[in-house]
Amino acid sequence: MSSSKLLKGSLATIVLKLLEENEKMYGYEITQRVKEITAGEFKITEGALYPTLHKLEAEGMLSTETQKVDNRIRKYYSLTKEGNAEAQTKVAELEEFLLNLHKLLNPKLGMG
Amino acid sequence: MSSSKLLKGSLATIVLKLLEENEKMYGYEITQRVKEITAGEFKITEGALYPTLHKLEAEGMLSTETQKVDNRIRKYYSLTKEGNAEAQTKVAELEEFLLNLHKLLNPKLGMG
DNA sequence: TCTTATGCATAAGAAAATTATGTATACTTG
DNA sequence: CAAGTATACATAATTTTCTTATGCATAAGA
Repeated sequence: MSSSKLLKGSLATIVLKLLEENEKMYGYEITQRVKEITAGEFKITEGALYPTLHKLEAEGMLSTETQKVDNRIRKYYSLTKEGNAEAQTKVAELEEFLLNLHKLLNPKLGMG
Repeated sequence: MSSSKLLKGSLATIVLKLLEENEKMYGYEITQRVKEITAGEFKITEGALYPTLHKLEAEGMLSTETQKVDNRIRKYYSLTKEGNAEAQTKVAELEEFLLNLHKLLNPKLGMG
């Protein structure tokens, strides 16, 4: 995420969520999808993404499958059963975190 | 922030925002206020907070003033003029970031 | 031919936490 | 009265997670 080196720690959750929605994506595709959804504001760097994917795979959250398309290799990632559960958990955690952050940024509401 | 080592990078913004609301706070007070607002879910550690406060002070965003209360020293921080502007900027950036994160986590809305 | 796009990967360094200490005073509880 | 908890600051070692810089390789466009 290069946009402004803002929040760290959300990349793995973002990846898991995208794979929950799409059941099969390759690295480059993930970077483009995120860029697209955020109107160019999040730019996931390869230096951040690939280590994250490898780590999730090593933890058993993702399985891989390579395909050769147009003479270029694509490494597709999908959620394992465990990865699916992890996605649920991580997304829920992140959403709760966002809620709390919101409370901190908007103290008027709820305080009076 | 120890709750679940979630998002990093938001602590400085949280501090700036609190000081925007309160015009004068000391470190321990900040940790308690955050715990209070988030119902105990964010626990700001001293190891994260004090270096952040020192850095913001070194950057000219905060000014300090020490008081001795009950024989214990309190170091009060307030926003400088520059810090006030920085608070505006940082909070706006964080809110935009949260909006984008929300888009990633809730793809149904806005897509169709 | 040179740049941009597609596609993977790793290494060096920086940033920002966590965890573990350390100092000191005050209050509570057994 | 000793021990633990709360208040209040601070720093050092370590870990996590990025950014930035490389490297390789193919394809498309200027």
